[in-house]
Amino acid sequence: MKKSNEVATSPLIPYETLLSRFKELLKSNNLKFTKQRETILFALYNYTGHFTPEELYRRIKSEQPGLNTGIATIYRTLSLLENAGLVTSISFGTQGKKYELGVKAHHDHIICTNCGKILEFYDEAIERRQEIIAEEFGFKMEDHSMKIFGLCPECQNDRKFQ
Amino acid sequence: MKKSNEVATSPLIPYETLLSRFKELLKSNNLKFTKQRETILFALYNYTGHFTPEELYRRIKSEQPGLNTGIATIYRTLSLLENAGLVTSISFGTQGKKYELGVKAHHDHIICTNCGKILEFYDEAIERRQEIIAEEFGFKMEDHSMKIFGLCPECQNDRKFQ
DNA sequence: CTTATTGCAAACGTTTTGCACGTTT
DNA sequence: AAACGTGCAAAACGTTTGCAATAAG
Repeated sequence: MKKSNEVATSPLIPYETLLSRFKELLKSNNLKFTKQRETILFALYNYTGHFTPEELYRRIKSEQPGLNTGIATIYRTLSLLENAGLVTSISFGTQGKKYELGVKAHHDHIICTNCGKILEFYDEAIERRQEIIAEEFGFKMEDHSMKIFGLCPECQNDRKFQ
Repeated sequence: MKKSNEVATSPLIPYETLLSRFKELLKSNNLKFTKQRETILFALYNYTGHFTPEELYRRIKSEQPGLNTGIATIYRTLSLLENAGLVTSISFGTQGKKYELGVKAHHDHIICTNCGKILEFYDEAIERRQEIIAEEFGFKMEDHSMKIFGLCPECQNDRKFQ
């Protein structure tokens, strides 16, 4: 049974659609379609859940040992995709960012402080309140981030938390 | 006139109270009360608003040139105080953290993406929804962070945004 | 043939750490 | 005297950048 505020798990668009969207994006910005960019797009399409640039880098390195892809290219491509709205990121302070394919509906995150698990939720009431608050302060709202931290059900059973 | 969800500006506890709370904290953890820790506590008590460790470091350097306080000590003391709940921080990704004296009531932040201004708000509806969401997921909620990003009223008048 | 892209390594800004020395208890 | 705290410099961390070589259009 689906919780009322749960985000459906990745009803992924076909890879072909994502790919041609990417190609259009590149073309319209006079950017080039390279083997590395294609590989990154494909790898991140097949990533379930959230990943760090480092994790994506290692995965590509092991899946495509032939294509020597540098981590700088991973970062550059993720920025590119994030600016284009094809991926989104959550920030973890000094510990860096995690990315995910960003074609899902907007959502916030609930994060386990023990195992690092990230779940997603969407709450209409919270969304609405944010807009109202921004308005009260005279702000033109551009973005928001909301994270709930806690112990997930599994981790509550860990010896160390009992 | 005060907005309904605005946090009152630092109804500060007397410094003496903060100081003795700090001393108790140290004593109960077998930690020592040093000139540096005292100086840091005092400087951060007198800081209005949010500051980076670097900013606090420079301020202490200029106000107490005699006491040669290293930035490592600033970081160590801020961690100590944050763990004890005497200061809180907001994270800005790779750009580090900002701290503030944490004896105020809980609140969230609305941040101008142009000038960096940080305002505070508290919204009962949002707080309540967060608890409900954590509960629905079976999480034991420990903390949460909510940031609204946008252009503040002043910055909306900047030429570059018109 | 022009322009963008790459990998590499070096640089970056923030934060943490190892260590010998100094201070607090 | 024991234990903790300090400044310093070096290391660590995730990320960005300059550059000469390479690949795409």
